[in-house]
Amino acid sequence: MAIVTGSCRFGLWHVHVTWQDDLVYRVRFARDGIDGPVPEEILRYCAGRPADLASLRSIATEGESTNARIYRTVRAVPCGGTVTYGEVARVVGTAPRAVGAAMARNPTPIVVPCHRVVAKTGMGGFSPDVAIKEALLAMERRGNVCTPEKRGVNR
DNA sequence: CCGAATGGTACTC
DNA sequence: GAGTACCATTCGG
Repeated sequence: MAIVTGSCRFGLWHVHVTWQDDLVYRVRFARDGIDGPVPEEILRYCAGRPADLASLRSIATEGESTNARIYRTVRAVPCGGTVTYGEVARVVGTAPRAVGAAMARNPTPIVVPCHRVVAKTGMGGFSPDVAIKEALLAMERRGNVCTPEKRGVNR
């Protein structure tokens, strides 16, 4: 299986994904869509249906670089929850600003849920548009997309 | 509220 | 490779 690229819709945006099997190389938001396949879990997530993003791997979390540790820490944040840049920094042993910079250059948003990392004083940023971050968080707070396993107890 | 400290990365020579 | 300019922060004065 070769590396492929495709896109799916999320609200007003299109999510472009470059991937192979369960390994995601690149995710980016764009205004236009392209033809091609997208991992099943990302399709479900973008559609607001239950999705298990943890079953996907990201190249961003490979290796022992500081950034890889930052991305792994962010990936551990539960669906619907948030942490601050400073909290992530303290876990990894780096500076809050380094976390912000790592998020800004996150090669695989969604798979590495960088939208769950917020500033201590407010929302923080997101590229290309902070509205995407707000929409993702709002969607997760609704609870429909969050992985089923931990939700069974609640209802 | 303004300004400095802070760790890393991308980009230039 | 070294040097430098960014960066989606934070905390103190």
